[in-house]
Amino acid sequence: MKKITLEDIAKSLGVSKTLVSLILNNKAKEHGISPDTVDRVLKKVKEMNYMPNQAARGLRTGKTNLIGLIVADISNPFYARISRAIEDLAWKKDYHLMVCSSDEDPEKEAQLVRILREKMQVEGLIISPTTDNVEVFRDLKKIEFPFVLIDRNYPKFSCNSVVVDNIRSSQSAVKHLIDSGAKRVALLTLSPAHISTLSERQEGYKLALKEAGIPFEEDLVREVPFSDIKNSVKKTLQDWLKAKQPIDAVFCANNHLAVAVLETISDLGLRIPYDLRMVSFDDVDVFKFSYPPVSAVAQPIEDIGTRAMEILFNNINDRASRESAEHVVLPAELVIRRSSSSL
Amino acid sequence: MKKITLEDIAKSLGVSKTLVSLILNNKAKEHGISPDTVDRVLKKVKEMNYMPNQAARGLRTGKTNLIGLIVADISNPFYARISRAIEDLAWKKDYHLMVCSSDEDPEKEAQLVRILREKMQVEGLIISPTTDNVEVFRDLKKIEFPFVLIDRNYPKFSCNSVVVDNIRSSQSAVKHLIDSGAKRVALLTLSPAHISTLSERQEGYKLALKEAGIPFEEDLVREVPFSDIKNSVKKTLQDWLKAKQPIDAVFCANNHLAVAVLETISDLGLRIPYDLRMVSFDDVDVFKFSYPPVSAVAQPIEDIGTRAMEILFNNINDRASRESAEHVVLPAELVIRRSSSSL
DNA sequence: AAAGTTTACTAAACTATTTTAGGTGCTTCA
DNA sequence: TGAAGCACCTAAAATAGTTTAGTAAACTTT
Repeated sequence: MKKITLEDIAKSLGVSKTLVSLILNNKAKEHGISPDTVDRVLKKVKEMNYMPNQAARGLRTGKTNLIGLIVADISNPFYARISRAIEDLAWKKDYHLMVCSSDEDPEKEAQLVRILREKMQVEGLIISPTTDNVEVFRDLKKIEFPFVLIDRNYPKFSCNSVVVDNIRSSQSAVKHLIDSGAKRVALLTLSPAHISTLSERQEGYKLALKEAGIPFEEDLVREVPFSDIKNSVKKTLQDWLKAKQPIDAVFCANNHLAVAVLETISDLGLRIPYDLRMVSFDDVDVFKFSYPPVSAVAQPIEDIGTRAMEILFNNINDRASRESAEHVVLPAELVIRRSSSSL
Repeated sequence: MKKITLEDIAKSLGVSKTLVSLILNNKAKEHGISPDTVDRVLKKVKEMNYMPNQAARGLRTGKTNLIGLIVADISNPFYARISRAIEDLAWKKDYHLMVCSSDEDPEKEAQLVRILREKMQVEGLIISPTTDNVEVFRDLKKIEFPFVLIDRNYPKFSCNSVVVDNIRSSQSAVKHLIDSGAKRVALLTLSPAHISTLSERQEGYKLALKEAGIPFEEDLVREVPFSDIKNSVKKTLQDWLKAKQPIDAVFCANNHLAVAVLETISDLGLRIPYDLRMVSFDDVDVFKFSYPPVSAVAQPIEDIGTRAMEILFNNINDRASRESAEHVVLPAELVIRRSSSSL
């Protein structure tokens, strides 16, 4: 079962490789190839079930029709859904997707960027960047390599990015808690707070307090370490609840934190929303069926992928577009469920 | 920012491309290249940050270091987790993964197989096959192309496969429902029941009934269409519950069905497990925090990916191994939660 | 009827790597 | 002193496409 090549097609018709190649690349007209020949060649190609070898084509043209996607962990449903949206768009344009997980490790991320670009020769990258890797992206930008950051970006560095409006949607989530009667709203967030999403959500929290005329209290914000969410959340929550002035609501900066809150509250024999109201960022399936159902900020996940892909394609096809940077900020929607009801 | 090639390295050292290539491919010893030269070359390679072009290498050697993964939908957390396990193993061996979603469409699947094989020149495939595409895999087997089916396989066709013990674990799930007091256990499954997993789960259901001496009733098995799970489940459940002899337990053949049951029961104002006990196949996050927590058969997801990858690598590296077929059947674990408690 | 134009096609170069089949110059030994 | 052996290295082919720079033959024009 030898692989069929251009040459096989050409030989079996007694024509040159050039001819077949030109026809397959839709350059028949512009090279004055007779419609008759075009038909003959196309028929043969179909008959022999020929498919061009991407490696050979890529080698000659530099076009691999590959794009790379780097996320923290593809088994995280949030990224899995983004990946799917990107895959669909890519395949529509005959591009193929290579997905890699960085595990939030800047070094692994940098290595992945290099491997995808230099070894696999991807034509563009979509990346949900880790904490601290601006240099890598500065380099990419400098050599005008097409890429788009999603979900997170760097405050002091401008490049293509598609993110959600973390500030405003967090603000409205916290406002909603206050409106539903909460007097002391705490914020649970994660400790590498220089990830843009997290600091922005914190900012939204502060804005909502300010707007409501509630003074900000340092003690009501806690950054728990990524590595030990469960225990840290438990301890934090216990502290907050047995304080002189116990909290009556908590805003969780991501879904993992919210799940930990659910677990803790159930462990402590308390009830949401009666003993504590809560809203989470990131609407995952769990929240719809949890007890009680959890209010959450739902990100337009598929849109993130789609918009990123559009920008990337534009960058790939239009050199000039690489000089500027496109910043897309998508709105997120607050889905209200029982965890934040006004009792 | 021109790409650095072998030739650049060679020229900058005044040696031949051959030399550099041999050294980089660890063939220095066998070609009697002096250790001195090896050092000089390796140093330069590092200094110039050189990385071989995979397209050129693949073209010459036929080795692309690519493997393809075809699943129904990568945004499904089950497949996302498998994909992650595969990715990790692949990268460890310097292989790269190309993930595609078939949307359960046999034609799309066949096309993906072709594109991945002929165009992308992947060295092997891991596939969670759709309903009815045996011919595609028969062809692959015939030309001894390395591939492994996961999650599902075809009853009358033998090829590498890694699946879970659907029959036995379904049987024990249903047995558990009966043991906990259920008298009339129904089965909710999906309509293309010739997907091996589904028919096996149905078989397990029947075995459990038989074992308990409960006669099988056609009416207590319903295959709902994939396209309209929500409504169909609702209607079916209502039928079952208002029958002369209402059911008191249901075994769901997958997590989507179970989620639909949760929704319906909540819509109807009923309570699990008091009005209806349930167990699902496929343990997803939702079930841990749902109200009530749902008992489920947990598949060893990462193992599936890992084992498949091991078999695939073996096939890729050892031609002889392609003649036989390896069948791996992994055990699944029943996780008991409140949805099936004995009241 | 020579020159120019058009039509329909092709030979060969090129891409970056691996691999085959040597080649060079030194030492060793008869 | 000339052949053999050895240690080290290289030229060129090969891979499967695309692209450049044509060419041959037929047809048109003057």
